[in-house]
Amino acid sequence: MQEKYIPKDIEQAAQAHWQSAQAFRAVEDTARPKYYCLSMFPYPSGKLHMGHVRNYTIGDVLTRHHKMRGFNVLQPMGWDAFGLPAENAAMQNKVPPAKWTYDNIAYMKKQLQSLGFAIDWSRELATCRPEYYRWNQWLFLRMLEKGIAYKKTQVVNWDPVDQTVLANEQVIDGRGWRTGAPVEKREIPGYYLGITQYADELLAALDTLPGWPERVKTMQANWIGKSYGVRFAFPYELEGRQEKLWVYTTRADTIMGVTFCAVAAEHPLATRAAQGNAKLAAFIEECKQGSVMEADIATMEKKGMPTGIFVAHPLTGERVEVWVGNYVLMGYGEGAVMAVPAHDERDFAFAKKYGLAIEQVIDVTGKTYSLDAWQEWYADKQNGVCINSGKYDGLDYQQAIDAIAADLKAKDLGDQQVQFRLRDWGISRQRYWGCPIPLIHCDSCGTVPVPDDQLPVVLPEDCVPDGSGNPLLKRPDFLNCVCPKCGKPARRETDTMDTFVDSSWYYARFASAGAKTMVDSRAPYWMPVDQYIGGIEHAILHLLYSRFWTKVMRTLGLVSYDEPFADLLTQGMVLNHIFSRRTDKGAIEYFAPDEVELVRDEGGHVAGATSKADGQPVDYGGIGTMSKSKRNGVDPQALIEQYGADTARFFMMFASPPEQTLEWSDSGVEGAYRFLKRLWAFGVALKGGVSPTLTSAASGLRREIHLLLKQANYDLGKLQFNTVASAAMKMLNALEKSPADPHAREGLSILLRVLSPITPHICHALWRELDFGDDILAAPWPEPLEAALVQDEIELVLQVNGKTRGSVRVPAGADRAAIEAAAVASEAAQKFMEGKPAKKVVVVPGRLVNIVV
RNA sequence: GCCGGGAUGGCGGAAUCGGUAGACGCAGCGGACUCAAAAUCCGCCGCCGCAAGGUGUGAGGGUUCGAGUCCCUCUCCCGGCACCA
Repeated sequence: MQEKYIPKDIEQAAQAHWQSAQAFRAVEDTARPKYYCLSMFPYPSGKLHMGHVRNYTIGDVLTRHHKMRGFNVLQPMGWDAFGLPAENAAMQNKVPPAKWTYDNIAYMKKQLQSLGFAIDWSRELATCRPEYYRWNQWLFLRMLEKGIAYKKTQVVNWDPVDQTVLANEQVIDGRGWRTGAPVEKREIPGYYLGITQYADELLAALDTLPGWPERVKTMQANWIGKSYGVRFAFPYELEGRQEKLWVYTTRADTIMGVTFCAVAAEHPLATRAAQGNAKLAAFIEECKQGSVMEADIATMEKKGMPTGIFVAHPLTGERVEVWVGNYVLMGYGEGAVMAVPAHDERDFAFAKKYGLAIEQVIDVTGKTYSLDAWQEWYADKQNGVCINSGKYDGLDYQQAIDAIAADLKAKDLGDQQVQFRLRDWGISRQRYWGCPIPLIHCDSCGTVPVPDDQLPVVLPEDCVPDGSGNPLLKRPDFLNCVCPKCGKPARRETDTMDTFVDSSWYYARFASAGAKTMVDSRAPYWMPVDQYIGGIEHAILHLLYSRFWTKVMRTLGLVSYDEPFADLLTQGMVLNHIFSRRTDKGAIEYFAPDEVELVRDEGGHVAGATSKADGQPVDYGGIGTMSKSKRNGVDPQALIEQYGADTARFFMMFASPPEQTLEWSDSGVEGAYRFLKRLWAFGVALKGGVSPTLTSAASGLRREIHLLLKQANYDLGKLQFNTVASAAMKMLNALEKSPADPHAREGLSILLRVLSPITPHICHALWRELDFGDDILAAPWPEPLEAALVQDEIELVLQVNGKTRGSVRVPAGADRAAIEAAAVASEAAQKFMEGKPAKKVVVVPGRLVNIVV
């Protein structure tokens, strides 16, 4: 046995063992309970970052723990391989995106393997491979047949110089990122998926996911944004035509208080009114300019201008003026609102500013209005009844809405309607490196779907985009084809699919890897994913799209489950310290944490930092996410080379609970390494034989180890891995104190098994070196023995008037009276009772006794 | 503004059902080994106090024999959504 802990040797040997034993290959076996553990697959950007290491270590701990518990475990890995970064890299390096992507995959796969993850590599997939994306295309065609996929025009960012469509992140300050040319808005046709058809189910089914974090569920619920209201119209006559101004409201009970209407600047009525009204046209332009993205939009002043157009109140027929308001959004509802200043805060502010009428129509406990300032109760719908509302007087919120909606319906001017914030999902991208949309354009037949037997439509992998337009347009071999309907020459669709499509069903493909259909009979065995792990940044889009995709597959009869992910863990980000300095020219210069020296005061508190290069002070910028620009990233590869994978894994698990952010600490990594060195040294010592004279046999070691084991098992159930790591450290501390205890070997065997999911390599090596067995993965997970936990005498905390004053030892079987007597008689109790009699004695069995005087 | 989550030593973080607050680790201090350094090992380590003791989990109040944990009010921080009609 090697005297010194040499991680590199140990880790290579362990990994070779797992490889030759095919230890992580998952085979369907209905006789055993299954556990499908999945971490979000990475985008192959070049190399792993710390966020990946954390994500996959969490998944691996769960995987190995369940394996040792006897579950049939699947932990696969793949690559989210289509996307824009590959095209950017291609332009820079003049290399096809495919080559860049495949090279990155090869390198990152090696990195993952060097971390010793228990991955079934036989199920590896990359979304850019035709055998994967053909099923994107196949399912898209099924959606087209079902009316779930459809075509409509969409507005895109157009770079007039490069003649190309830009993604939102490629537009910087309204200009193309490459050309600097002002970006134009263009309307082009695109394909949409009808996620709104599933809006109700996507919302309701959130309640069937108890294993999801509350905040993810609220984020999705907000995103779906269901509201109940009434859609109705104000009729009007313009240029001799009868027309209707449609609005949506959740407060139809206040309809009798309408004093004006407001429309968005982009509303057709606003556009029409602006013709021949230069002032209004200028105002509309100003509204469109407004910084729609900024957060200060909330404090933006309410502004408006009358259009001069009047509409009729649908119930009273009164004339109501239409205004253009900068607080009305074209993208929500009808782009127009009824305004009830008395019962809506924004309408109130607007009406006050422009001197418009305010009419109270809801009464709350007889309060009366003042126009001085907005009061909360003006908008109270729970406790109000209608007043000044004619036949609706006295009705409460729901009664009024029902009555008013019925009257509107009778006049054919509206009805109750449920409204969602959620929009259909536009999936067309005018990009090269993505899954081709399987359609053919024929001059005589129009748009024709590619027949199933001609799938997949294969994307050529040798294109090098140059930034000017879609390179597929310059590829006659891709572009030219034959119309499947009439056989005449036709042209292939060059748009590709949003990459969120690729990641919406990969988990199901892992469960039927290599199948000749989209999914096969193995999928029902593994699905749904038991534990999904990934970053909170995917809380809405990826997770919502995956849930939608699952429901579509179920509608098509491909799967029978409703939800793809039973439990979800969102791991926290990895943070590090930021150091910077302002240069003479005023620019900010960042320093990597290993380039600065911390300056401490006498108490050890960090007082500042200096540059190692020039000794001059640098500014401490707090902690933030690891990023290239701030130079505070830590390269996992360097860490593995210096300390080994086990140290990296241990530190990641120990430093913080999985859901919380993790602060990087070089000395914390050192501490993890120190622990593993001590563990190895203890293994060496125990193997060499320990002199029994060192310590007495009755050290209490066994009880201590089993207590810690109980704790560790409890924490594993809570996914609180930091305290599992801590329990392992405590076990080693105890073992080191009593190496000659007759139960030291048993203790070490427990420690190794508890620790092995976190640091599998060193535990694998020690397990074999100390002849516990051939493979620790095959060892049963340890359970605490009740027999090891019992004790003859127990120590109870002694309190007097609720304050801790010491402790009393009593026999384990002592009854209440005996405990009370022992407690009152104790020296500490007598001292603090000051001769007064005990008024009451509280005994908490096994824990404490409290004497009240 | 609304929704969700937080606030515990110099730092990361423990504390399962309301029962010894600060486990474990980092940093720091003292010591051993060494010519010396690194590594390693031993001890100390919330705050005030020589000590006895007091005090202490964002602030204030409450329930309780007993509150970091439960209830009420407030402050601040993080995340999400947001002129959503």
